[in-house]
Amino acid sequence: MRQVAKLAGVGLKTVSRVINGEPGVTPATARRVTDAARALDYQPDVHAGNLRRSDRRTGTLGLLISSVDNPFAGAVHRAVEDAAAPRGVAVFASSFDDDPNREREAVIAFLRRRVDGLILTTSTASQAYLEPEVRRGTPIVFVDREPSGIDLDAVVSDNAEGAARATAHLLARGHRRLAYLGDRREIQTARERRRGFLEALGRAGIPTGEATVVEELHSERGARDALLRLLDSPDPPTAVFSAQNLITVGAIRALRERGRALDTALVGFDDVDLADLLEPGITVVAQHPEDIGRIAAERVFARLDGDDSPTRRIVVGTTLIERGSGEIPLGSQ
Amino acid sequence: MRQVAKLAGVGLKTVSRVINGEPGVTPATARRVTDAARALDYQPDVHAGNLRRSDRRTGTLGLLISSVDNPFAGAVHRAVEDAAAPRGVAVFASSFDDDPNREREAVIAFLRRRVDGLILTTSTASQAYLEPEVRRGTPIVFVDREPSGIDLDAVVSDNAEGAARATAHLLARGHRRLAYLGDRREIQTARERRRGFLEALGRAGIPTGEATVVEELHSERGARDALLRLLDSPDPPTAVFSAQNLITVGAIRALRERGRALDTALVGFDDVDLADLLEPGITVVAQHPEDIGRIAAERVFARLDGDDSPTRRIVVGTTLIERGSGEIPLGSQ
DNA sequence: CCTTGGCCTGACAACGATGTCACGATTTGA
DNA sequence: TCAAATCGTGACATCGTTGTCAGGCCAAGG
Repeated sequence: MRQVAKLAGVGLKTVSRVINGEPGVTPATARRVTDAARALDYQPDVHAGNLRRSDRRTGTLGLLISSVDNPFAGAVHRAVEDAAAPRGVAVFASSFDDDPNREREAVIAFLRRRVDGLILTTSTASQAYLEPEVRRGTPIVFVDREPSGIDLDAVVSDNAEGAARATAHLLARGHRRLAYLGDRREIQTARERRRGFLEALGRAGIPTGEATVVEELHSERGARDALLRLLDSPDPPTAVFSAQNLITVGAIRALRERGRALDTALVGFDDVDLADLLEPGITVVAQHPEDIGRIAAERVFARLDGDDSPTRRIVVGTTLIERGSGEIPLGSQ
Repeated sequence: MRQVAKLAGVGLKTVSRVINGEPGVTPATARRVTDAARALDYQPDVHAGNLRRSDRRTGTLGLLISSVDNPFAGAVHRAVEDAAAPRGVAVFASSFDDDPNREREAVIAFLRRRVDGLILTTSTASQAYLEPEVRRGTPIVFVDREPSGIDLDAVVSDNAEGAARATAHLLARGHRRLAYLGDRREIQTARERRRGFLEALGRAGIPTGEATVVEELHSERGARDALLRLLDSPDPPTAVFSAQNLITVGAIRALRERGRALDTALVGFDDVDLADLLEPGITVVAQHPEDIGRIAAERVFARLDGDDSPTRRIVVGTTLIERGSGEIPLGSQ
């Protein structure tokens, strides 16, 4: 900037004025400055500016998701980016693989970089550690999973309701021996989906004992192995509810391996790519990650713009997509 | 920081020393400082530090990919992140949907934030606009597509070779009437894949006229429509090479719709999720985005560490995965 | 012709940190 | 016991930018 000022033969402040489009500069002077800036390929340093500027905004957002390499998280990320880009806000995305320690490290890294706001998927038991940052005024919005130990905005899918709908869908086809394949219990959404499953059973008057609940699954492989064991048991399930993406894929593999894909009903939570091209098509409870990401970002920006209304828990509905696998009736075996 | 210094009853510099673990501070003093820092929930401002520090590193990387919501790009992103995280480097990812204007805007935004290095997928005709930044010493590595108009490091798949292999694979099953479904010609990889396809035909002594080349496809829908038209023509292809992810999926849909999935051979470029669970399984030339991302990030860090060897074009091989669709022989129709 | 009031412009301090250097206290060695 | 060396510490300038403010210039008005 000093070089630009010297080349244009003006003071530093005038360069600053021209760069930022502030009024009160003669067109001729402005012209000299822009020419000099172009000649030197000058790019202003936003960090130095932010340091001095009064609003102390860095124009960055921290986004914590399970992994950037994951369709659900990718869709959330894209939606956040699309909401942020028009405001000139850049997004730091961090994958933390649902590891509570990496969550805390990532959040600290975000804070040291003075992000203007945080959009977090959490896997810690309590997020009370964010308290000081909240007091400092940083907007924080949770996505996918609700916070605990602290009162903050959240944008989540209706997990229990979606799971209940999926379960009722299977029960309506006459199934009674259901299997629930779920993720690690420390994950809040996994607990919610399990609750929805059990409540649906309860409403149908089916004793919980008739259902098999397998939890702590977190890989395609693990899910496949778990379902293989169930299928090989003396009293295999006639319908399966797989409560997560990877688990659904693992379940499909297990059913295929035992040749049971056409006679065992399956509904998955969260949509899966190409699910409609499989035979049978996979019926799923689809979430709407684009909506979740967009709403979360809007919430952060609203808070930054001064919205200090009470924290809200925004629930995004799910959509049951019938593709065949979920409509297989009891008695096809 | 001033508050911490005051609370601990020490000078600013001593706080700085303790925070950065510099030697020469009495344990007792250090203790007072850390206590004060904890009591005030002090987090140092990395930007202010970087401003003064001699190496001028911000600990950030700019990553430009077609979209964060895209499996190939997501895998690259994850690999870059995994290479960057251990060094305390955070990644800005930008989606630009292959739009040259958004590419330039995103790069400028990265530069204003003083990223330490850039990893770019490009869709501009020439990247000469990066010249000034290169002179300034910022390491830039291209991924997926090679640069033109400027000499810089690049990490790419062996597009022509992979495409040729896929084509030869189809020819070996007796097919002669092949269709090539490709992306927009302004994309370098699309041109390379087309070249590989045509060269394989040439080597087999097949007149180019026998093949149908459809380009400028960039959506699943467009690919499907294009293949539907070919299938409905008087002389439909007996084998299809789809040169990109979405195009492959569109092609599968078209084949299904005309009931030709089991008698028309198909090989896709770039792997597709669940491809092995379809009937038939989809044979693909798989790329290795994790390797591409990792190598690109390592290259950037090597440059930052002072490696000034000549620029290199690193080619990551592809893998032909046979799953059924590509092994359908001529005469199944 | 001299004020007065706008309009441009630049000097200067400040943002939050770190590199440099000098100072006083302590330890070491003669 | 005293000089020299060592050690811990803080004052100060500085990084690149912007907010504040004062000053110079010119046109309008008395």
